[in-house]
Amino acid sequence: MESDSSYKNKKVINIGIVRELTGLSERQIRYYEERKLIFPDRTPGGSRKYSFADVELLVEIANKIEDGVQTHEIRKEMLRSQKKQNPEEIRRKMIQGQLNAQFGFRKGPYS
Amino acid sequence: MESDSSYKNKKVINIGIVRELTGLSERQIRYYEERKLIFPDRTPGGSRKYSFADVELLVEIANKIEDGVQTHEIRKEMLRSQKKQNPEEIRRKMIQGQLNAQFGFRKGPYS
DNA sequence: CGTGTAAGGAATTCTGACACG
DNA sequence: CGTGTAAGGAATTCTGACACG
Repeated sequence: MESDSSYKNKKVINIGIVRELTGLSERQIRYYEERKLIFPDRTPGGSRKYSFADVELLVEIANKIEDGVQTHEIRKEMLRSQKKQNPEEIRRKMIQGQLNAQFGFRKGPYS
Repeated sequence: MESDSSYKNKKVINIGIVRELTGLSERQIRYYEERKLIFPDRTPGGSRKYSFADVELLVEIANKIEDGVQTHEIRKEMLRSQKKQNPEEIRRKMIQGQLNAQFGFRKGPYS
C-alpha cells in the first residue's frame, strides 16, 4: 500500500503533453518550477514528469498570473493553504481517492 | 462535454513510463499493439501515448500470455467482452467516471 | 517579472530487420 | 509465437543565455 496510488497524483506526463493540456508554453511551465510553484519528478535522464493534479495546479497558477498576481505571492498562498490542511482531513481524502481509483469506474477486465 | 474526460482514459503516458509501470519491455508493449490488443494515441511526431486504463490492460494481457494464451485468443476474448457491453451501462459508467474526476478527490485550489 | 527564442547537446522513441525457435 | 537486440534516424526535452522591459 503506497502513500498515493491515485491516477491523479502519479507523475507520468511529459512536458509536451502538459503544454497541450494546459495551453501554456514549455517556457512558462519550467519557469513556474523555477519559482517553486510546481514540482515535477524527473526521469533518470532528466526529463520532467507531471501528474494530472500538477496540470490542474498549473492552470490555476496561470489564471492568477493573468490576474496580475506575482509568482512570489502565489507561492505564499500555496504555503498558507498547505498549513491549513488538517491531518485527519488529508487522511480521509487520500482514502477516498484510493477508493475512487479502484472502484469508481471499471469493474473488471475489458469492461 | 467530451465523450471521456476521466484521468483514467486520457492518453498521456510515454512508452518509457508504461514500461516502468507494467514491468514489460518496450518490445512487448509494441508487439501487443501490432497484434491489435492495445491502441495508443500518437503525437504528431509519432510517439505513442497510453492511458492508465491501457496500462492496466497491458498487465492483464501479459498475465494471460504468461498463462500460455496466444495473442490471437486474447484478442477474441476482448472482442467478445466488448459485445457484452450494454449501452446503458456504458453511459452510467462514463457519467460516474466524470463525477469521480470532478468531485472524487480535490475540493479546490491547493486543498 | 514573466516570457520568447536560438543553440547545442543529451535522452527518448521510432521503424524494419535479423535471430531464435 | 513472442521477444531480444543492434542500427540509424527523427522527435523530444534539457540547460544557460540573451532579449525586452
